Amino acid sequence: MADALKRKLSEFSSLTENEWEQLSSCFHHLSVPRGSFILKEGQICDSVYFVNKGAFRHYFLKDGDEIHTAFSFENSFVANTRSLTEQLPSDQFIVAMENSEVIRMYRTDLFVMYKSIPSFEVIGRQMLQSMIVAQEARTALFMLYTPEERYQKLLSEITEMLKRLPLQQIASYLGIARETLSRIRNRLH
Amino acid sequence: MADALKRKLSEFSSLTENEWEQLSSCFHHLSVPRGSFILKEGQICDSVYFVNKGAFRHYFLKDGDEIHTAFSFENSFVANTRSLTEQLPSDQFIVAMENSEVIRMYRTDLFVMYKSIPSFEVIGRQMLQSMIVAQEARTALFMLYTPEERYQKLLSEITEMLKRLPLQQIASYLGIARETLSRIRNRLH
DNA sequence: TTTATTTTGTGACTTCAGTCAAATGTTTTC
DNA sequence: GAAAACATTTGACTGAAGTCACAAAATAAA
Repeated sequence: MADALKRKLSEFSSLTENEWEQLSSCFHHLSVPRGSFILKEGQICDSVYFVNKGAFRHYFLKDGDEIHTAFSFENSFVANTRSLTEQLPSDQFIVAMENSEVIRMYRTDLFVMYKSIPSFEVIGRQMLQSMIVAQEARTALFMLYTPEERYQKLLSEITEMLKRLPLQQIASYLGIARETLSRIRNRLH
Repeated sequence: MADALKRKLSEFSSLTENEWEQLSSCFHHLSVPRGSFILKEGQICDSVYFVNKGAFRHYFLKDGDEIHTAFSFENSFVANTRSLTEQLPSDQFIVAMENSEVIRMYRTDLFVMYKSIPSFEVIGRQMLQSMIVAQEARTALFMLYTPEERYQKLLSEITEMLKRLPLQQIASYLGIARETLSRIRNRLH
């Protein structure tokens, strides 16, 4: 049922069968139809989700435009870190791009589990570490590279993602105008 | 001796006197003269530092130029997350901008302490959470704002920092040419 | 102080990406 | 299928920031 999640967690650190039992008692399986929101601007994020199937996009609205900050596909976690951990209203939206299946864990349960399962806290800490590394890399992308270089980096790293996303969303994720991305694509024939 | 650090940690979560004793047995007080490196490109980061006095700048070299990614002043922690946690060669330099006093904790001790002091792992996790939030905000700065807007944001947030830093370093931190920052400053008279 | 070195400011020019507008192409929906 | 809605491409134009070169100012060193 939650095999993929179990596999994912064990990439970070191992859990005993017992610990896993305890943990999975907090899981809620959920269908999220295309177009429905897991989180909206202004709401407070109260859960972490694991994507079993489908995809999500994270964006904020700036002058009516959707500026994408992340995309989450199968086998990844979905939440807004700032809203989740500081319990502040989210500045972003998270919406299902496809009909999706997720496993939900409430924030309150999450913290209870951290307390009662030490190796789960280790997993949590390691996941946070890798999130920092990823986010630093993303900042560096903007600091060091031109729009064209950013697109090429993205191309080389996550080809799958590009196939599932409309150009418009990729452009906003790279911080460039859609017209510009269209031209970049032409240049690289 | 390590009062400031104690205060800093207790902002996140409390430690008993006993736990604090145990923790502080891993501290190494260190003087770092202006210009000496805590970490160089290619080295593997093996410690976290707490800044008691002084300041550090983090940068990478791109085509011979120093591109600054962070500045660390009193009461903050210094490390390269990626190199520290994944034990990979650092892509950045960390150097003392002033004669500084730090408290060093070795990575190996850090992880031992995480294991033996659960509330210290809670502190560690919370610090990581706030690092993610900060880093996401920094990415958003580049995605959403023009160079001038970035400078104004920085102005409004960290005035102290700007006074201690040469324009050149601020410019590279904001991802703009130093000439441009000079002109921005003029525009805002 | 004078000299040397580094840092900051200015001017002239270029370039790359943004904007606006319109055309073409592609999906949805009925 | 046709029509509508949406996405992408293309062209013409604009503008903001980068680059280069050099002057001025500030700082450090002699």
